[in-house]
Amino acid sequence: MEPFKVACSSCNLRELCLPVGMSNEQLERLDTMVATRRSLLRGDTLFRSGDEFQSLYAVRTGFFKTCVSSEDGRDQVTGFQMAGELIGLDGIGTDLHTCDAVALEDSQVCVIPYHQLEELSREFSDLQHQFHKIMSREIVRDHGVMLLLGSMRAEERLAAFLLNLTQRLQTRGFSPTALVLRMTRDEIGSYLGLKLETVSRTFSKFQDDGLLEVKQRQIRIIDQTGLQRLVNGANC
Amino acid sequence: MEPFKVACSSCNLRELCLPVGMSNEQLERLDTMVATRRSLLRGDTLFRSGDEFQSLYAVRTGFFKTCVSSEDGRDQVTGFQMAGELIGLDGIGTDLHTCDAVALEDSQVCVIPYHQLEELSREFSDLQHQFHKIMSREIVRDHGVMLLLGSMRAEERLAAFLLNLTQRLQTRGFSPTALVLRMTRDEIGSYLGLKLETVSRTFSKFQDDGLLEVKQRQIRIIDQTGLQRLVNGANC
DNA sequence: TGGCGGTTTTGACTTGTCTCAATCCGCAGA
DNA sequence: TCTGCGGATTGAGACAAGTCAAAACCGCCA
Repeated sequence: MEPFKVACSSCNLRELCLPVGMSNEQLERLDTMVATRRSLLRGDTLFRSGDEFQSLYAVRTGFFKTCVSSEDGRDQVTGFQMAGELIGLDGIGTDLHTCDAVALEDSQVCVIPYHQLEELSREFSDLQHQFHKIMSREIVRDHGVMLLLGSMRAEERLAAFLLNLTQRLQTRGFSPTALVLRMTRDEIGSYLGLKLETVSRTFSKFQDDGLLEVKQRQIRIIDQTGLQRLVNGANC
Repeated sequence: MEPFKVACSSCNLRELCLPVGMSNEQLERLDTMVATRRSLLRGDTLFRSGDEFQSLYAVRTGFFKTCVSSEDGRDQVTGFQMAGELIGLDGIGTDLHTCDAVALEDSQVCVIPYHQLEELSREFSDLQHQFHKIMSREIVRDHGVMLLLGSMRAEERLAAFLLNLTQRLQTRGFSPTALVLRMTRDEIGSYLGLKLETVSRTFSKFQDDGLLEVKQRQIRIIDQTGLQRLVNGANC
């Protein structure tokens, strides 16, 4: 945990992150709140289930996964987070984190002390509303995952996953057709409710069908429309 | 939509609902905000995906389901809500509802105008914090459903579902062993990512195994510990 | 350079859940 | 009381995904 001079006001993610639509005055106040950054190496844990909840974290660089596990060792990846996305919302309800957050590559996060966020958002309705929006979108996202897990077949799940990833990468200025997966087949499988072998087989099938080019974790999307058609249940 | 005199301050659900831990002064202010109630008959829709978002709804009496559907007609029940629970959080993110909310029996909800809630929660930090807790718990609940959908087998899913239902009914003062399902096998199946036939078969199996007594929608839990063992992956 | 560990791919076989279809049940209306 | 209807149950067979096992691939460190 190394302290760092940070500033939301000069952050190139401010249009994706918490400060969306804030005035200069408000940004300056945010800067005093978000005073530290934290760096993590690949594999490091940002927090664990059971840890005391103190802060939210905004991903500045890098890539994370969050996962919950039940008493009997069952394990489920609940999401992958990239730059501009908020981690830790699960902790507000009970003052304890209920999932693990793990860096999948070397990463940096901005530390947002939750108590101060509540305070500041009583002062600035824009901040308050933006924060509520972020929580609400997280709920809507989760509903989307439930739809995927509850009603899609393996190919549809993987196609939806890839389209979602590329779309988020695209809004961050990356290519919509080439991506490097930061997670293992097993982690993808856990997220999608599939076994790693099924994920691997499905990648191979997509390659055979001319939808993708797969070289281990390097993926090139060849036929985006084809993937979209799959998600929309084309071959049912 | 019939206006009604309501009062959080005298509501017997106030220890479950939004006003948890609020002072008398605060409760009075809440009362001015939550000014109307709305009654629905079984099958009525509280709101639909695409409807403009204006208010949250607290279930006063009755039982609801929420469900999302994709463009291609896929359909997923995302939750069942009972007295004291909040519906409509999905709408904050985009100012449009993203799911349908349907009454599964004759019901009443309290209408909470969202704009006023934001205003009041800038004034009362207790209210603000309580509201954040509710959203956070919704996220945590959704993660639990993902775990269920992503990693459990049919029997485990149904057992987990029944235990969750009875536990919530119990905190509302109902018997922990006898319950009447308000939803069809199809709706349970949608929620659990199973076909209705599988749900029905699993009910029958539980009955054969002496875990439940099933008479259509009347359920009696005979061996709660057995169900719990199932959820914890006993026979894997 | 070579070998090691972790990850991924692929194959053969098993199994849990789905699909399709028939029947049954309980309730409401004639 | 009979009839019709939506929902629930049950059975038989099909199929998607899981399991187990072997081999290939990759990057890394000695």
